[in-house]
Amino acid sequence: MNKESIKQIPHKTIERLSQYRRALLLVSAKGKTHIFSHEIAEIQHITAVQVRRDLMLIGYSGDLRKGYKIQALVELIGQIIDSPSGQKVAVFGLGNLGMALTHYLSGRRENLYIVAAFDVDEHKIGQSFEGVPCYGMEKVKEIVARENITIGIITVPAEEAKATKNLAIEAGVKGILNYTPVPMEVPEGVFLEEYDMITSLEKVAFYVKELGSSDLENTKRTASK
Amino acid sequence: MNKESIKQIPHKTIERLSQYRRALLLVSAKGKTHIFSHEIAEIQHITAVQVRRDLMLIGYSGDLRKGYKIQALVELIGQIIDSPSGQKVAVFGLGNLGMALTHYLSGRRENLYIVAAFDVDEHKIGQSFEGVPCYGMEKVKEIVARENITIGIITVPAEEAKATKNLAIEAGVKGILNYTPVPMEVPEGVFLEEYDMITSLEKVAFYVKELGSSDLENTKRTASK
DNA sequence: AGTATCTTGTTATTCTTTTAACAATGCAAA
DNA sequence: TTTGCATTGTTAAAAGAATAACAAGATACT
Repeated sequence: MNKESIKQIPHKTIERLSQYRRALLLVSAKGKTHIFSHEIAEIQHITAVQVRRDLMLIGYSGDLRKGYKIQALVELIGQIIDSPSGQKVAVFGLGNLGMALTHYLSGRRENLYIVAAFDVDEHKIGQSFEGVPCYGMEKVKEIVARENITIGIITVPAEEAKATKNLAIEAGVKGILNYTPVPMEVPEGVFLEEYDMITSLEKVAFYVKELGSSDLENTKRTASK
Repeated sequence: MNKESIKQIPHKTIERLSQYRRALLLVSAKGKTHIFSHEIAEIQHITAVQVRRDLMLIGYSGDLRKGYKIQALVELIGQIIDSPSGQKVAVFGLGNLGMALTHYLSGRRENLYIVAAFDVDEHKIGQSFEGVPCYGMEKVKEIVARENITIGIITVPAEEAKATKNLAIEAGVKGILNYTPVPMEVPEGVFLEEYDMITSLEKVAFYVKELGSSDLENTKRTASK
C-alpha cells in the first residue's frame, strides 16, 4: 500500500473499512481467527463481492480455503485508516448533541481522543464531562494549538455554526465534522464531512410515504451515508 | 408530478430538496420573494447547475429573469416530500443520543411529530421529555398502533439494536433511522437509513491524515452523506 | 431593430460506485 | 487421478450521480 494507491481508495470503501474493522474485532473476540467474505457481508448486510472488492483495493489477500485472517486484516485496516500517533478531537458546542457525542465517542476508538470541549455556557466552562474538560470559546486557539487538535466536531446552534467553524480552522483544525444544519465551506487542506439529521429524517419520511403509496416499489433500501 | 416521475427522483436529490426548503424558508423570512439558482447554490455550497437539475427533476420552472419564486417552490417541495397529514415518529432509547435527538428534532419540522419515546430505565418511564412521553419497551406495540407511528429512530445500545428494530417493525413502523453502529436489515416495505458516527469520525481522521501527508491532493472535500 | 448579457432547462459527458461475470486456485471425495 | 465444489481476485458491465455544454428565452442597452 503505497501512497498512490491509498489515494484512490473510494470514499465509500474507507467508510466500510471502518465498519469491517469493528465487525472483525467483535467476531475475533469470540475466538474466530478466519472469516470468509460472505460472512463479513452477512454481518454488514452487503454483498460478498463488495467485501472482496474493498479488500482487493487495499491489497489484502485471503486464503482460498480458510478465508481472511482476521487479525492481519484488522492490522492492515489500522495501517491504512489510523494515524500512527492518533489524532485529537474537540467538540464545539456542549448542548444536548455535543454532550451525547462526547459521551458516545469518548474512549470508543483508541487512536482518536476527545480532549476538549468548548461552549459559551458559564456553568459548563471549567467543568469536565466524561473526562473531557470544557473551555470557553476564547480559549479555542490556545487549547487547539497546545493539544495539537486536528479534528473539530461542530454541534453549536445554527447561528453560531459558521463562526465556530472559522474559529476552529483558524486555530489549526484540519478536519470538520459538521452536525449543524448549516452547509459549510472549508479552505484547501481542510476536510469537511457533514451530516444533517433533519434531512435524514425527512428522507425516511419521504420513502415511507412512497412505499406506502405503491406496492410495486423496490422496497428495501439500506442507504447509509 | 405524477407518481412515476417522483419515483425516479434520485436519493441525493430528495436529500437536497429537504435542504433547499429550509434554506428557502430562511431567505423568505428576510423578505426575499425570488431567488436564482446560483444564489441557492451559494447558500448550499454546491453548483448552480445541480440546483437547476434538481428543480428540473421535480418539474419546477423558474422565471427566466427573476429566478425561482420562493413560496411556490417551498410549496412544491412540500407536496413532494411531505405526507399530507404528517407522520409520527418514535425514539427508541432515551440515552444521551436519544435525548439529544428528541430535543433537537422536537417541533423542528411541522409535519413530523415525535410523539413517543421508549426506554428500559424505570426513572424515565412515565416522565415526559421535551413534551415527549417515555414508555417502557413492553408498550411499544400498543403505542405505535394507537398513535399510528410510522418512523422509528433507533438509539439504543448496540446489544439491543437488532431486537429493538424487530420490535419496532413488528409493531408497524415503516421507516427506521438507525443511529447504532450495528448494520441492520429490514423486510420488504420498510425503509432503512443508517448513520454511524464512529465511521464518520474515522473517515474524517483518515482524510486529515492523507491531506497532511501530501500537498498535491485535491484538498477540499465536502462529502455529505 | 439589433446586440449583448444573464438566466433557465435539458442533453451529453464524465466520474464514482455497485454489481455481475468468470478465470484461477486449492481441497475433498470419488 | 479426476471430478466437483466453494472460495478468492479481477475484469467487465451497469447503475447512479455530478459536471459540462449549450440552446433558447427575456430583458436592457445601443
